[in-house]
Amino acid sequence: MYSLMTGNNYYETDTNSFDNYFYYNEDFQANMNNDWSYMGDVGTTYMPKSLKPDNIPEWITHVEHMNLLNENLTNDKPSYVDNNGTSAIRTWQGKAMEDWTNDEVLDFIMSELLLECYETSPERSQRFRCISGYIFQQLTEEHCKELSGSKDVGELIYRAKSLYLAQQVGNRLETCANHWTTENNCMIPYPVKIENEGIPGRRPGRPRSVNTVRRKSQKRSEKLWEFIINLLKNSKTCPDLIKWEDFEEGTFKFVQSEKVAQLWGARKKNGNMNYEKFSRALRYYYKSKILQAVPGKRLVYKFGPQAKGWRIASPLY
DNA sequence: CACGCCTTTCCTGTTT
DNA sequence: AAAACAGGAAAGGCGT
Repeated sequence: MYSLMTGNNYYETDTNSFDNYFYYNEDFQANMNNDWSYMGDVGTTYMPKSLKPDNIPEWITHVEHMNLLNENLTNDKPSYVDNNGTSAIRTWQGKAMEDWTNDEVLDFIMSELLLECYETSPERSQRFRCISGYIFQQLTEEHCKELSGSKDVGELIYRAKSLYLAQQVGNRLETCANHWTTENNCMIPYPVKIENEGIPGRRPGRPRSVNTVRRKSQKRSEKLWEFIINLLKNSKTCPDLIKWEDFEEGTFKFVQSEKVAQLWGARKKNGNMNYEKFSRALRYYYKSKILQAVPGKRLVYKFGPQAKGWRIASPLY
């Protein structure tokens, strides 16, 4: 059981494919009373219904393995879009952390990273994608470091979440103990997507093959246009610093152009960035069709056909 | 070290 | 007049 949870069995098989992994998982499900549930699309994974605090390290390892497998599929998937294509941005505010959805956890983390001028690209928080608020609030500092892949970022996230939890005065709901003893443990607040046909637990579509000898450091740094998309998805910056002019068209406008440029400069550890230079970089995107000019409108740009990942279900206004 | 991709920096000129 | 927009030229940084 342990090896299954950690994904070791997957690596013990000779054919490294999703098929193998999921077949193992089906066996596992059969044997363990459907303890694992299929959770949805790319970027999500199996979630044990009866996850206990002691199992969190194993769960994280499991998540890490799953994300490793999913890694090459998630690049152009908007980080905030959940299984139903619904954006969860900002909805976590004022809400008990344990009720946060995975997307709300992500938005919280992104917001905190942005404040500290860390990269907010999806890669940065990749391994948090499978963490619901219920799990998130239980993570230790070590968990956070491990998931973020960084001591500093892990500490930052842990500090931020501790602060938030501390501010949740008086609304400590049931204790964990109550949860664990509840019949049919299923209280992890995650939008479980039940597959009503096909093999239970089987991921839809063609299984993705995995090449095990690759991806050492595919930590591609955040491109300028990706940075802009992330600003538009972040309630800390949209619509205060940047906003959609017309989401359907893909046009957006810099509300505080100099601040956005400085934010970009901070990201690149360059205190000399300003909108003049920032905009020059944007104009270079015209050639590659990542951006298009919007004549007559100042500070307004339009995403071109080569810009991926900006179209989300519920844009901020 | 080379090379290519993305900017960053600087600049001249034009438009709003 | 001030702020944006347009691009050319060249250098910087970084990953491969």
